[in-house]
Amino acid sequence: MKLDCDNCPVRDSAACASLSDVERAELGRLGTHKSFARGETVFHAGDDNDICATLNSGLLKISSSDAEGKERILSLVHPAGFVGEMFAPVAHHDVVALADSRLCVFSRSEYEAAVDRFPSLARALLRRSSEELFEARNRIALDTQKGAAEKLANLLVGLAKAASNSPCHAAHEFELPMTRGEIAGLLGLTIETVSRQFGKMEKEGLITRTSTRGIRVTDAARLTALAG
Amino acid sequence: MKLDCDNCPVRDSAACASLSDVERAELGRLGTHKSFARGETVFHAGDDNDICATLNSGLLKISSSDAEGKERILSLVHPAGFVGEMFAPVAHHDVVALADSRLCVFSRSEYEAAVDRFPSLARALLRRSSEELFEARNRIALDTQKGAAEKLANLLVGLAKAASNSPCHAAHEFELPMTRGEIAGLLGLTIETVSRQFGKMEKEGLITRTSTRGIRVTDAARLTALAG
DNA sequence: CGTGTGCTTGATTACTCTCAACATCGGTGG
DNA sequence: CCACCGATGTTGAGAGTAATCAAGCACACG
Repeated sequence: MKLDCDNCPVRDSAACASLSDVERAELGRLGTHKSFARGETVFHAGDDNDICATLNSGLLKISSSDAEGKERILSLVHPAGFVGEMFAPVAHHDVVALADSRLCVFSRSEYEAAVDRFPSLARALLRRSSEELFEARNRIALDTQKGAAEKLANLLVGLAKAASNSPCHAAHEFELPMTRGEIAGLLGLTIETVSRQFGKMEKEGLITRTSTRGIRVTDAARLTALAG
Repeated sequence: MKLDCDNCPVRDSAACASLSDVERAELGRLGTHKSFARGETVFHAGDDNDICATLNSGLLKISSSDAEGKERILSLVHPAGFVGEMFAPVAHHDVVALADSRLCVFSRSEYEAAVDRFPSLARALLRRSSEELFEARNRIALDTQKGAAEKLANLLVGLAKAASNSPCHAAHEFELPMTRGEIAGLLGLTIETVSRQFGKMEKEGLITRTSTRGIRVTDAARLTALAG
């Protein structure tokens, strides 16, 4: 399906926001919209790495699986995020839709050519990449300096922020966009530990579970403090 | 001290290798060489983020410290590596020399201008950033899917590779460029656990300790297998 | 020498994983 | 409509790994 940049929900926040109208129109001619239902795979680790995409709406996960098949989620991709490895011949990780999602998809070679043609796009991608690197390193720091409770608190704070429309305010109440297993894979814990931590948080009055996936934050201050 | 790109040891592998001779000469005029002794800080988290640098020789660590002062090493920077955050007003992490090191240092604003002027430099940095991101994510995967022995084995294999001059062959014998405490901070373990894992590895015949810091790999195959 | 830093080793504790049983929800088909 | 089923989530008991606490060792340096 043809791109419609004028009505794009991430028009001002995605990498292509750095382009002029003329440039964006040219880039727009190279891409197509594509939808993925929750659970569908955008691409697999090991696939020929021939697409790049910007997330329009929805939520993606980037994950890897070890030999025993245990999954570790390396990153969540929110709208305006970019997926695809520009410099690798094959994809290193799996990319799967966590929620019904809509993407602008480009062939990697064409996108690469566009990066060379539009320096501001290269700059925007560099910025994005730096931020992702910062995120990844924060996660590393979190992984071992903190225990299960801190990790989960940190995730909830992040999801609460993502759930609200305004970037500065966190949502008071929201739905978890993933299963316990996915949360466990994201935090490097087991399903059971995640479940127990939810129980403990509720008992301690930090949150209320409005349903298995529904979270109401009842003590944002303490939750944030716990998250570090 | 004035740059001497012609005799630069990382002339062909650093980000500036993407530049033409003319361009490199122009960039070279903006930077200076600077040396740091082991333990010296290149910049601190929270500093005004006004320098960028390419590592010429030596070894750096990028680390963060949590509230209780425990350090986590987020990344090692080998020669040809780039340090400095182009898009953050203040530095997020500490950068410290692990070995006596020599850097090409640029003011951030001048380097940023150079990135805009030389598209191939932007591309090279984007590539570097993507690779660092990949490294960081690999570390995330390692962090929880594997135990202490696997993590240490993985580090040793990496250091053995870095210690040899040729990029494909690993050194048979080498010196650890860091203390047990730094290894612990890098792997997210404690000093004691690291020490015990060294002992176990030696007892099992994977390595021999030629000194407290000296490592001889006696069973590279099993060590690599353990590293995953 | 004595001191300090880095390293090792041992005993104990704490946290998370593993294994296992059970509960809940949604959908399907009799 | 209800019974069944699979997937998901909760809860409990026990095992295992690494952290913590606590000495002691080794080497370098004044």
